[in-house]
Amino acid sequence: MTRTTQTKRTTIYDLAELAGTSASAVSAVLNGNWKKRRISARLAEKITRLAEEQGYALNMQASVLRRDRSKIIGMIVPKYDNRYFGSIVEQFEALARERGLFPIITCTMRDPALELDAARAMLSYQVDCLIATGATDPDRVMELCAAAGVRTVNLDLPGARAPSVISDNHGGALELTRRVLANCEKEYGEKTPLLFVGGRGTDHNTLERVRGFRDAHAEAGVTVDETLVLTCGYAPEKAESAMRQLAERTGDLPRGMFVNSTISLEGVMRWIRRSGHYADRVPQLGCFDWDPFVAMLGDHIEMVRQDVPRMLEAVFAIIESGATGPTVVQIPPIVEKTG
Amino acid sequence: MTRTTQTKRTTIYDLAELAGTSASAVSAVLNGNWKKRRISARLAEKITRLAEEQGYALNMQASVLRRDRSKIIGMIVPKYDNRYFGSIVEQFEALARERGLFPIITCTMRDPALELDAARAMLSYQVDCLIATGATDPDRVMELCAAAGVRTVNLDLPGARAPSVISDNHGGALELTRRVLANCEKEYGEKTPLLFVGGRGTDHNTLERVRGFRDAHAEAGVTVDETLVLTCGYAPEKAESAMRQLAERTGDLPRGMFVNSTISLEGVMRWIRRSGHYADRVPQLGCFDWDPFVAMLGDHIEMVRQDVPRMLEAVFAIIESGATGPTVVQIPPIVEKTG
DNA sequence: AATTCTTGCTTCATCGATTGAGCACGCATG
DNA sequence: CATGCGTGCTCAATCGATGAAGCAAGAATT
Repeated sequence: MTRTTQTKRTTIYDLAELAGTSASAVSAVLNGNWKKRRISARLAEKITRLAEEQGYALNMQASVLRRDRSKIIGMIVPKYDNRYFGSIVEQFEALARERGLFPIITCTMRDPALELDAARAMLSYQVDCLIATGATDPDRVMELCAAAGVRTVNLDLPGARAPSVISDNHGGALELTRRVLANCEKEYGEKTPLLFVGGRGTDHNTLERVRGFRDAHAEAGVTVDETLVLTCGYAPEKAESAMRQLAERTGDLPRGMFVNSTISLEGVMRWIRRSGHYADRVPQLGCFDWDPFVAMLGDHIEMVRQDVPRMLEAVFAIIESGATGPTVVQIPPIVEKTG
Repeated sequence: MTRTTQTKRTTIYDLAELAGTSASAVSAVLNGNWKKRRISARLAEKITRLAEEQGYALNMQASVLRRDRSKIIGMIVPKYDNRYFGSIVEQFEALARERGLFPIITCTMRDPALELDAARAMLSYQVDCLIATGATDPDRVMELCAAAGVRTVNLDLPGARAPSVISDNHGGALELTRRVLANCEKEYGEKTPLLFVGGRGTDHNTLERVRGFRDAHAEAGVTVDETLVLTCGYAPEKAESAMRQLAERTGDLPRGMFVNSTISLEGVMRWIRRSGHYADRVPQLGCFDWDPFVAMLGDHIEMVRQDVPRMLEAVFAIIESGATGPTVVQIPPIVEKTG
């Protein structure tokens, strides 16, 4: 009864002894299928009470080892430094818990090697399913998992060999570019090509967003200036130095910009402020991603907010459907009014 | 050799059979202490090669079940929606991995019940140690863990029964308030009391920050206006409605404000923009917490950035020292120049 | 030649929970 | 009275990895 600095944890064997019964009865009672195992309500109650009293906690390691499914669901995510990934992770945890799954998450710092290490670690922990969010090489991750018989779903960036849930990048970029072009015309009375900055020239999202960017220009009868498409990576420093180099090359900077993520916007804004190039004339901005403080930066910024709740609902729908083919579900993002 | 859609994962028994040896030899080789167990280099190499070929992955559930320490380290964190907690989590993962520990993280959405559930789940997974970040009831968490013989360290908010690592809230708030008072005097030529908004009136950090706020006022010879201390909670909506109510009560709004977290600032800024109360005269702001976009909001905002790297180094130092008493380590935050 | 040592393994119990198989008892039915 | 059946449990194998203890064969020592 008096349990002071106990090191040994209470197990079902301890409870069995205390209750004068067998471990298997205790197990049956505590994992809820005691009716199926024809344990009397009286004994069930007694065991439940004892478990409570003793502060019994199931040893998941032992439980998972024995069961066929672990009910652990993994997610790898590039970073936690922006609202988009932050809300993905929060939503993921919430939906996983709703379904009785235990979520484990690892951030990969956008490092391809860490991405694979993280996937391997999750496999070691017997995840039933792995969500690869914004992975640099989703197919390699999928391959690793497939070899262990574990399903994967890609999120944010699609893969070629597993189901993917992504934003409608083309549609979002099209609408965002339209708005920035319109703002430029309203503000400056001229139709000039915009700058595109941020993202990797190789990733699917960036390609699709550039396509939307081009289509909006075409629609407006504006020719895209190819020297203004700077897919320099997402990091703030990279966006900042891309801007600096651009300014060195040209005297006439664009009136408006499409910035591919808040992370890149961080670098772009820093440059705008430090360089003083736009001191007299604020550039019209569009940002693919949402952040509350960016929304307060002024009325010259349009934002696209990816629909994280719907994206994660789609992810879990795929998991529950058992689908495994390389389908791509596109979720329309929300274009927000700023100011 | 040909392993197509295998469902069964390779185990040390499979490898043992393939290598014509025993499972225990395989185990010894793969977990690195084959020299101690006097396995020949020849056999070790053979087993290693086979493991590679077969894509063997250790079953951590089985391994942890057998071992005394799990090498799993848990963290509970309130939310992922701001840079402070985001960087805490990133840093935690990095430092844990450096030390060969497997980090698992759960966000509690600031819900006290979820906080305890999360802690219980982590105990079930046999964490060796649990970091309670910004917990509403760190002592209750500690109690749960202690009953299972698991150490805890509090981060961000201190507890009374386990070691804690927190920011120097009083010092940071003192300096921040000084700066905002100075900015007000410079800008408006008057010494008037500031507004304090955000945070819970019961949590240690908020209390300490209010104390720093008061001390800075005293230093400057300004009397604190008690009706201007609004510890209404952290959520943006709460801060926003606190501002609204304040404006309804008084005609003369304060020239400067101390905002207790970026999360609260979100609501404050929203109110400032929507209400139009400060349309003519921008208020001088101070924010306890840092965000890159807030830094760009203008030159009227001072920020305190908590020193996350040092805080987490301190957490791991405590873990490694084995200390278990209720010591409080205070890490000085960094007061950032804005603009 | 008899002994001890060293090397290189194998055997087996163990961690805690789960679950198919089976046992004992009481009651009903033929 | 024999048989069948429902109830309420227990037994024992199992999941995969680990490591103490032990064993066999050859080398070294006396």
